[in-house]
Amino acid sequence: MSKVADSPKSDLMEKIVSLCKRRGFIFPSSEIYGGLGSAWDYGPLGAELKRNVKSAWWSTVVHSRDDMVGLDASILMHPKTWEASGHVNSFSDPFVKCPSCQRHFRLDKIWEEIWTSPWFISLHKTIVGNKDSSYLLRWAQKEGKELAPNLALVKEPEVTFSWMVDSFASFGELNLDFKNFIGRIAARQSGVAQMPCPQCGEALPDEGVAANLMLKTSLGPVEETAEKVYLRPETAQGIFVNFKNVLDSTHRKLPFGIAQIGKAFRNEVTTKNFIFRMREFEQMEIEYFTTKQDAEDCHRRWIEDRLNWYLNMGVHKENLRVRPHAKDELAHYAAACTDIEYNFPFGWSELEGIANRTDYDLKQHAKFSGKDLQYQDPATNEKFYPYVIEPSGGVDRATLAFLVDAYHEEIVKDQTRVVLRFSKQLAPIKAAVLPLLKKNDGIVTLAKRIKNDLQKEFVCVYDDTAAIGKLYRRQDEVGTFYCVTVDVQSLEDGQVTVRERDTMAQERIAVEKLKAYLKERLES
RNA sequence: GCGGGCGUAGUUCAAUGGUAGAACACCAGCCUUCCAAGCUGGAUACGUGAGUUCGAUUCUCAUCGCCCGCUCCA
Repeated sequence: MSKVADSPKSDLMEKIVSLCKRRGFIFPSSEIYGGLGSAWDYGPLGAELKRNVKSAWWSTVVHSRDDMVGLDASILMHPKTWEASGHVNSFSDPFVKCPSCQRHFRLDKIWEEIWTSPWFISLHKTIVGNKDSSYLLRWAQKEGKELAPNLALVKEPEVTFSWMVDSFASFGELNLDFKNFIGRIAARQSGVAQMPCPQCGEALPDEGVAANLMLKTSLGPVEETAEKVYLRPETAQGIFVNFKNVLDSTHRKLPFGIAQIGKAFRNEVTTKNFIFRMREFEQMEIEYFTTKQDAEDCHRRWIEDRLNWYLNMGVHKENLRVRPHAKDELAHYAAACTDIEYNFPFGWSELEGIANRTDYDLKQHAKFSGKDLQYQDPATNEKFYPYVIEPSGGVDRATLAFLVDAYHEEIVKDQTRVVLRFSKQLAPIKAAVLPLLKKNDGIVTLAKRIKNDLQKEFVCVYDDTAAIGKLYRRQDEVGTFYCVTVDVQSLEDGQVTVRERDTMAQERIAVEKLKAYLKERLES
């Protein structure tokens, strides 16, 4: 793979990426053509692992609860959905491209870019340095402006620039580039020029290119006449538009929730960290409908529930934390949001966000569709829009966290043993059947028979292509829970050796009791 | 998309303007048989495309991909 970064933990990530490729967990997408950025394929073991993640989630949030139902909405939705949800407007960031230096900037962040650019900081220092800082203070006072500790008017950059222009007029010894900048900014403020590029000062175009983060496609084979639709950027809207259908068909009373697992697509500016951020990814989402009064409590309960789920999946407690969002990082739809974060090798990052979406989405869809999407309380006949608590997790991120958390290296007899300590639920292979001698037809036949029998109950493999020690290590490396070894003795006494992954403890078990024995252990 | 770094076997790494090596892994045979044993043999790589050159894996350019940062978020 690629060269290492300087981050101290990055070699762990490299090891995991290598292991994933070598043992068939995760491959780069379309690798024979050089790969496709940000897309990864799950190999045979990865597919099993990911399935296990999803089914564990589904079983926890749907099957084990009385207040939840499942849903599987389509990826393609009516274009109006995304106007109603606010994604068409809020999910796009207008970019401008500097014609001179080719850099891209977000239109809404240009001032900030200028503000934090090295040239500005340097210019500011020069002016403040040349001028007595008390001059600035007096000026600020006179104008009724508040100064930040670095003597800049952080909240009102345009005002600071006015001051700079003023101030600049009184001593003309700054270097030419700075004059150029100041000139442009002054011109901009009097409305006769474009915004300057924060990097090079060249005039930027007035209009930004709307860089919408949704992926588009067209519905219908003839592109010109086809309808343009989006690939959903979140699965949530599939739930909201079906709110009434679910209500009518299942006669639910508040509070209740709808759960869904499915693919979503986002044209992220950057993708990185293996399967952590991809443009095509899978979400596990719940929209839990409750009253406005209950919303805050409900939010808390879900944070607790979701955290416990990750713990139940075997994730180490010290690698998980809960982090409430600051107001300014909230998505356009959320009143509050709390992240469950995992301590990835590349740092603490979000696994799942639990948001309070208020009644925003249902109201919006009611407005755009003209349909009444209110809930009617059967007792009071009161009609209202429920509040929504949304625990929304990434399947791929969870899978990655489970992989990272399971990864262990141990020294056994001076050799390094790599063990993926997946929980029983998540382990892609539950048991491997290994013949001690592959030249002995009796042993091989019995081993294959055992494998055929076991595979009716759980995912099993048979392997006879190496010496027993190596076979064990191979299974450890992919997290197989039990190894069943058939030897000469087995042919006589009908017993096999069962070896457990984590303890490496061995036990002799009669063949006819084997399935029940493993089943009991794996489900405990 | 921008800036920086990097692309050699399945993996981790070498070397080289003229035949690309190793270790581990893999396959076959012999031997061994409960924690990565041994011997013998084998298959497998210069991301892609152009250019410079008698000749490019090596130099140049483009492109694709990966990593780091900006950014974004499940």
